[in-house]
Amino acid sequence: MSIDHRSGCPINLSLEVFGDRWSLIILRDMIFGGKRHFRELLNGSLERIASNILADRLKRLMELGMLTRADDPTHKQKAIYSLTEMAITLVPILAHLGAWGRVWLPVSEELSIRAELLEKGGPPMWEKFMDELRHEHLGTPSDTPPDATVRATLQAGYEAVVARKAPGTGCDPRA
Amino acid sequence: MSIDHRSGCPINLSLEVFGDRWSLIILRDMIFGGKRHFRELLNGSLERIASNILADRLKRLMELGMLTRADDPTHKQKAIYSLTEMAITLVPILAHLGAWGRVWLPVSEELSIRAELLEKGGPPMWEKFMDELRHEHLGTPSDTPPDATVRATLQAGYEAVVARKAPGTGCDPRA
DNA sequence: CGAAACCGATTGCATTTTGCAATCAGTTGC
DNA sequence: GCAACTGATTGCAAAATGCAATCGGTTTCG
Repeated sequence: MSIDHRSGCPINLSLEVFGDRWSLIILRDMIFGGKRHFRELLNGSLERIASNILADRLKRLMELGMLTRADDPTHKQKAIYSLTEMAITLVPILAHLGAWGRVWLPVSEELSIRAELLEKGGPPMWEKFMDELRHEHLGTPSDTPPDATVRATLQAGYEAVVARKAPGTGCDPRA
Repeated sequence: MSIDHRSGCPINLSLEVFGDRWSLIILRDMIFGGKRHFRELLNGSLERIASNILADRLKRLMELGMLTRADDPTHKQKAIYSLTEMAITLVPILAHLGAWGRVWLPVSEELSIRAELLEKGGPPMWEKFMDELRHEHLGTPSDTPPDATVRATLQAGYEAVVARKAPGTGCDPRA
């Protein structure tokens, strides 16, 4: 990478990294959905990414330093993708993006509850979430119990909305 | 517009709006560069957008409700593009995007000074800047003197860096 | 052992988007 | 009257995207 940039403007360079329709979707699913494997990303997202595009973007994001890839010890063919610090620090941007979209675009209620909680939590919650991601993806120590994580909080909020909208079904349509 | 969205996720919908290589560049030039006319946007940006792409994006951003177009009373052919509130509230996202790019990407010093100042100013500065944009583009009242605007502050910072890097030339290469 | 499911991709191909240069018709300033 | 400028438009090649089928290998389960 790092060839022929259009300009040295920070906003332009950021767009050159994830100014397309899929890169941030993949990172969103890894950050908020906890997805780590190719198949999880392929089948898990609502937007139905094609497998060749997913492969291309994973490769590209690795070249850009946003992801790393490691072998899964439990399965000789499985690969585990991890976020780098570079990708983890996108959390505030994703939080703002979600907050903006929630105001101006036709979001669905159950999918925007996470954005709402993350917006209300503000920078302290984002910091806590980034620490959790560092623990998950970079192996840094953490003292947060697994049931008090930000991701669990967001997930609980999501399930509460789903339960309220379709009471009694008890189903959990997360991917 | 507002047809066949990939999903109701706020982040996905935001990407459907400006998840391409040019839309945010145009908005950046309008917000930070004060560009209002087609030719200013065409010739002013460092990234050299093509005229057909610019025309397409302006049309698209109008359809999405991010821009409005008005006739310029001083020139029968001239059009003035204005930001809507929807676009003005992108300021925090652009600030974060600039801050992130400044940390992780090979930005040039003179082009990143604005991002640095905007980051250091924090949300209060962003609010002030959005108020100035509302005054400029929406005609709302404002009590900020023209020489104390956020844009003037950012521009002064930029010129200070340029002057320091090429002392004595006195040139002003802004577009 | 053997079939089925699953693993991360890859291939081929049609469609869409982009990038680039040339050009348009009308307006303005000199 | 003429050159410069206005917001675009057109034609065309190249690249990106979307989609379905498929690949060689691994694991699971009966």
